[in-house]
Amino acid sequence: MATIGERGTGERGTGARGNTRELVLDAALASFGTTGYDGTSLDDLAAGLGIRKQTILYHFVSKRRLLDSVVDRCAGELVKALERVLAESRGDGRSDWERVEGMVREVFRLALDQPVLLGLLREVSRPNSPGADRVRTHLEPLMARARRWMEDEMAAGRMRRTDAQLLLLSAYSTVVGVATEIEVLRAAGVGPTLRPVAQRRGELLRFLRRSLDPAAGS
Amino acid sequence: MATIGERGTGERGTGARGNTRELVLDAALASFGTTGYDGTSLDDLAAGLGIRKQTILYHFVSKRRLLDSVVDRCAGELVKALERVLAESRGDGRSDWERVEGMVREVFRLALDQPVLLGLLREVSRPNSPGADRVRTHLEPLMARARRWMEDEMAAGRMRRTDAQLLLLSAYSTVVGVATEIEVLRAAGVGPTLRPVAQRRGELLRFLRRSLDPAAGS
DNA sequence: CCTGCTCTCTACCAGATGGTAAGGGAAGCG
DNA sequence: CGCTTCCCTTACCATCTGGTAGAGAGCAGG
Repeated sequence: MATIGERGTGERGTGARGNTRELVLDAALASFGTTGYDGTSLDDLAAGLGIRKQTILYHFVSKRRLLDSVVDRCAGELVKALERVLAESRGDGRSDWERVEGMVREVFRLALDQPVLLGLLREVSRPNSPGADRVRTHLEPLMARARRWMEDEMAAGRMRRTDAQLLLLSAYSTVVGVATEIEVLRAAGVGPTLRPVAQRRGELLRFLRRSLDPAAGS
Repeated sequence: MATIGERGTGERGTGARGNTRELVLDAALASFGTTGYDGTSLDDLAAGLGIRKQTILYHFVSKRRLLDSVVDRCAGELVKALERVLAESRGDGRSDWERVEGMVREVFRLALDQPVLLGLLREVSRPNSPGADRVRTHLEPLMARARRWMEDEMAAGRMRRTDAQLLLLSAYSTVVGVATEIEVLRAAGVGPTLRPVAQRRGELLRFLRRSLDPAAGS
């Protein structure tokens, strides 16, 4: 457990000046993702970091805003990663389908790198969850953009016709579903979970290909 | 909102003698499934039913045991439903595969009939969730039985060889995944969700068939 | 009538929770 | 040096939490 400064040495004030915020965000992400929002207490969170709850509140004002900040940071990372993949494959001679595949692979790579992200996503996509709105405002522009792009490609005949909205949501919930799958497997004592996750990825890619790639059979 | 007895009429004591327990279980199932265990307060739960928290505690002793009771009832229903399907198809000239398909369909039917069940399942299959143990003790015999049966059938050559444990867990997490999918779709304002759920069912059945049915191609 | 059982209530509590108020040490700056 | 700003602290609080204690209403049986 990473702590800030050294407790009990009489040292005070400046601990690890400047990165307390980030450390709190890390710990909060982990706690929200595993114990849930309601199950996370600011006191425990602070204790785990060797600081006081009021320090957290100093940086984030309220528990609710802390959750928002965590969501913001994660969404930011996601968007940045996707932008990167998109930029790398742009202009390149790749087909639409190959670019879609690249994005899917990137998302799965991110999820496997940082399983806590999936935990948060799962927690936050619960009905009535605080932060659900926040996630939506982050994801909506992404979704809208993808939908517009797909619809353009369909109109141009480079992509098979289908319901873009439903397809995107289906892909999204597949990813969220991976979160539960990992937890189920770990609960059953099976792990590491690379193979089943790769299988889900394969299913999703096949499904997308069937729906989108005009060169794919049926 | 169903209330017990009539509040404020001076009436007291016997309200709807005998079924308070069941009403509390219903409300608790809904609340645990949507708001989560930590997010559910006994006071709110009681208020929603027009009774006092102490009445709930009289019947269930503690919040924790209330959750256990909810889980017990749901698991009981599930087991009963599966037993029924199994009994109906026994002796009948059905192949193994057809019986498996019947069970899958029954589970999906149950889940669509009572979406709250999925909510609970989702809540309770979270790591560190109280009640996770309870679910496991209910599901483990079912799983073990299915695994033994599958292994017998495989040995007899009536079923394609595969990892029974992993296959069962995969099927299980697909069902849990449906819970998240429904929530995601509702959050996005899409609904009713019959079509995507049916699609997941189709995917699961295809996957199972590919893995199990010796008469299926590849 | 009395007794005992079942069920629900009022009254109360200790502990945890998120949040407010205010102070103090360190560093930058004039 | 004094002043301000940043960061983190101690002290405190109102509220909500799950849970305990005990009383009272209704009913059944002797």
